[in-house]
Amino acid sequence: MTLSLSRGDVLSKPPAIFLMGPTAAGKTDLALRLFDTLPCELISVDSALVYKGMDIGTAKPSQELLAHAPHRLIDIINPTESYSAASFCDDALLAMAEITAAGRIPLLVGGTMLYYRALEYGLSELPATDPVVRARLDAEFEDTGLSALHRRLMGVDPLAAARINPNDRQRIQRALEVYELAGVSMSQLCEGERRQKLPYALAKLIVAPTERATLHRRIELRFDAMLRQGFIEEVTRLRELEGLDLSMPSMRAVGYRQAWGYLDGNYGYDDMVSKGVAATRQFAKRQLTWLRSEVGAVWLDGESPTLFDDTLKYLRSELELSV
RNA sequence: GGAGGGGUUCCCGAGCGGCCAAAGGGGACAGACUGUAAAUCUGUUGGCUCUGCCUUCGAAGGUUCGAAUCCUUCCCCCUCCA
Repeated sequence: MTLSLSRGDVLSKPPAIFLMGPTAAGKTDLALRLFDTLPCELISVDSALVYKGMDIGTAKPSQELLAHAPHRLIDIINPTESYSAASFCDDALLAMAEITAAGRIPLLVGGTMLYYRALEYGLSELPATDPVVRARLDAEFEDTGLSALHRRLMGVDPLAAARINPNDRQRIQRALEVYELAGVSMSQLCEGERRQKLPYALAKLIVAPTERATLHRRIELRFDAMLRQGFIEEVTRLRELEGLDLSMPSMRAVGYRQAWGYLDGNYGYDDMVSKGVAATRQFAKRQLTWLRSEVGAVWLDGESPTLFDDTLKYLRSELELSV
């Protein structure tokens, strides 16, 4: 049995749909068709679609499509700003509550699996990131090196130090940051229950091609299409933004990073294309690693001609919709 | 036609008589993941009856106890001279 809901859940909690899948699998198309058929409203679950002005390289739905089928949590910040799983949880919960209050079903669609995970199971009460502390830790890294940072973490949070790989600078710095801001170790803060249990009856859908080769082909075709649509021009424009550089989360997005390196003259056009496509494939593979551990999700073949009908049939029975 | 340089495991590329199934990088595959997550990190990557055996370094011969490494011939590729 793969049913993700019991009758009791449906009766006691409002419904919500998660539409997950790796990049280029066809999530957006399916979401738009569901939007036209079911009484639902869309919420984007995507760490790159939040940025204004990053349209082509993120495969953001067009303005026309967004006008027809509005997505929440798209174009909400500038590429010079940053977002987080925690901000997403806050924003998504609020949006879901509004949608539910209006008598409609939240349909969450996107490929950022950490965001889904955080939303469904909650996050521990940890201090938010602090740019000042982060800058100081960066300086400390430049100064003393990574192994020194890891040794220091061993002193303040031995559990985290044992769990985090000594080469994983990002996580080592985050653990130190948490300790410095909270005065208590991250491991200690993570001990208890997580913050929330999502108060929704979930129907979880995963759209992915059965064959990996199919996904690879789609990724390549889509990257070429982005280039034809003016992706390089888009990145050229972004490079003119005051304060935007390669170290910001927005410019570490797949494709953007490679295009930036090309525009810097670090490698040629063909290299940029193959690097961009490879980075996208690797990203998709990491998404699939998350997806394989999803519990209670139904896998759908994105290439199947009956995808839409199958999905609708499943949702109707799961959510007991009469539409 | 002449003078050089080169063909190495999926790709690039090191090796230049034994310590070589062959460094390193890329790619691929698998995994981890608590406020950067389109991020960050880890492992595997010729085959098998797997503490060993078999096949692999352009091809075929040869030298040697032993060859990716030395010799001969042949086949391709590149640069320069003609």
